[in-house]
Amino acid sequence: MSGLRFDKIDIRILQELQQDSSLTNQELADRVGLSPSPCLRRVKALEESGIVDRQVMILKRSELGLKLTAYIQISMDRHTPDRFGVFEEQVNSFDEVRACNLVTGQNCDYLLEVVVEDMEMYHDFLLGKLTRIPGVSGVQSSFLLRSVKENTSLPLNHLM
Amino acid sequence: MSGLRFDKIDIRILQELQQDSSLTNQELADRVGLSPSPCLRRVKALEESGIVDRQVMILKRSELGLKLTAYIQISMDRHTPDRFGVFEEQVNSFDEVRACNLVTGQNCDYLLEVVVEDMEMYHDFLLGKLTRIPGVSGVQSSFLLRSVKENTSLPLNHLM
DNA sequence: TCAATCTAGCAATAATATTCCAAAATTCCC
DNA sequence: GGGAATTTTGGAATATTATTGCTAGATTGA
Repeated sequence: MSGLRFDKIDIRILQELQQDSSLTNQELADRVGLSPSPCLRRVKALEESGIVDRQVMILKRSELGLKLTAYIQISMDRHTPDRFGVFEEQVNSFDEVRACNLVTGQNCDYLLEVVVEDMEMYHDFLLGKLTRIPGVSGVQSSFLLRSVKENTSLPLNHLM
Repeated sequence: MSGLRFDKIDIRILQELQQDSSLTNQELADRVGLSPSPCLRRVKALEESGIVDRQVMILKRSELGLKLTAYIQISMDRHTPDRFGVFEEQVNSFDEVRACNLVTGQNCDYLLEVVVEDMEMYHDFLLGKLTRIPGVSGVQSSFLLRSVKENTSLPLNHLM
């Protein structure tokens, strides 16, 4: 937040686009109560400001036959730069891994979210890929039963 | 995956749009080796097929002053529909919560991802909102140190 | 209150998406 | 393996949407 200031309309625009970036400029302008040209100018200015990372299409797991989502806690044997470096490089190359985060806490070092077709594929992933990485000493899996909330939006209330 | 079949070009299109949905149809067509009109027809057909959930703009946490991401394991005192119903309704109303998933495992019932400005705000969230929900008996937080991989794309290799 | 600065909205222009149709490619059946 | 039916492609015409320039209006600061 490098000295940038957003007014209420900017925040409305960001909220709308966080929910649906396929909105036409016309439609967006209507929703935020502006005419198309100033609306587009604001969108461009927001993009210029560097707060936008990217714009993506989100697909439905279930429709693609990806029936198993796993959350994995991973512990490393040693906390050396080399161990971490190799692990992170490998994890980045696995398409099944949707998220990998280094976290605080005594239980584990990394939290992963992994998406696969079924338990058999998960088994293959664990034994064939994840536990093959040197230094991985502890692996604990939880499986998704039901998704309660899945939101790519960030809260913006604090900007007001 | 209701009997739908995708060929290599469809999958290329989906991979591109999962990475960047702001691509112009012209640019997308170039990347997948098609001329604009059949390319657009395929995109529309893919949307019609129901595998697309939505299209979103992803913002940068750091640029918005959201410096703290927490991963929370939550246990409920009793596993009754009422307990779960109330909890999920509340969680859905909290903007700080980006993800909430009911999972298997002995450690906890729900996994949450929460984004806030700083530790003080996190404290307020925990005490003022989360632990106020009836039935929440165990709360264990881990904090993001470094994001290694953050990917909204789903793997599509299995479709080939 | 007044002047300077910024923002909105209209209209013209440019870029892009969309549709139609004939040609090419593919698939399926014998 | 050959031929007909079906599907898919690519180019051109059209429609939609984004983009820009300019003037009027609003807001801010002294």
